[in-house]
Amino acid sequence: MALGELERAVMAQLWAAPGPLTVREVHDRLDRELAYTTVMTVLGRLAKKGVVRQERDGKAYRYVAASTREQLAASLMLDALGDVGEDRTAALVAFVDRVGPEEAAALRAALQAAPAPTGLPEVPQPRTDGEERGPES
Amino acid sequence: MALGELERAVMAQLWAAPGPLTVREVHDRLDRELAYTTVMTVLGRLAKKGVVRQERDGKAYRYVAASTREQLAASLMLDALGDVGEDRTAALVAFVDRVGPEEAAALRAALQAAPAPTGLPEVPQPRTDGEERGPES
DNA sequence: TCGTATCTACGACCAAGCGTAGTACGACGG
DNA sequence: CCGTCGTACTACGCTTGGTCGTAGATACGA
Repeated sequence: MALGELERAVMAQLWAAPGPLTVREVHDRLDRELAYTTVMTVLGRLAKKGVVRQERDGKAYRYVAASTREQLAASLMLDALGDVGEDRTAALVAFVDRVGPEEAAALRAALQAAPAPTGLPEVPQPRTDGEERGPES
Repeated sequence: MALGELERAVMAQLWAAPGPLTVREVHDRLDRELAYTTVMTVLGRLAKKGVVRQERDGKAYRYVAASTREQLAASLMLDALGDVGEDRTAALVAFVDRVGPEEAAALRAALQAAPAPTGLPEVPQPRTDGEERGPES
């Protein structure tokens, strides 16, 4: 269920905005010469796919992304992982082999927090550090 | 560059086979009632995409997967990772949050082998795996 | 009330990709 | 010479994504 080019551009605007946007707002923010209805159609399709939600606001709709950019990316990756083949672990090994050191570090950090390795009880790790979702280099 | 349903089925046969297959062999192994030419077309398209290679064998061609199943899955995952958004590390965190414990274990194991964490000198780690660094498309 | 601006709903068109297959044509073995 | 096998080329229907146009509802100012 990958997104098209325009769809991604629209999502980028929704993600960049602090709150729900109307069709007009999205249309204005996109730096393309598009018909108003084009943006509306795209937003409608995204809504049908479930990646955006539409909330009524008087006459108009306001559109908001249903999940964060990162969650969507993760879902897409899961899709890719499941699509080709049954040996997920082997695919993950190949994947790790390809990501850069920075990504590897991110994976390491993420793995430290969540799932308990074999047999160990789940220790509710209090996040003592200030790991902010900061901009990386 | 995701594969379609039939394309995936064909790839499954190529991956399952010990060596290159002819169109006829692929056609026979597929448990579908397909025209010979259908399989040929699909193989041709896969070749054009670069996911299979065709090697001449007298009059006929033999087809072989250009990369392993796992490598393809990894590539697709990388695509998904890059497609949506620039903050790759955050996306990876979200990804790790979603995979099961088994996958997490695989990731952990894979991370142990590969890239040296920040600042550490490069230790020529003995390659315990048999992974070939095959260049894909 | 009339005209205008805004929205949404719905349909349409085109290009590309995939599944499916038919036809044309060259090479080979009787 | 003829049928068989294999490739090349073409085609058609379907789905998806990009792009709009038009129609209907509604609100607002003259």
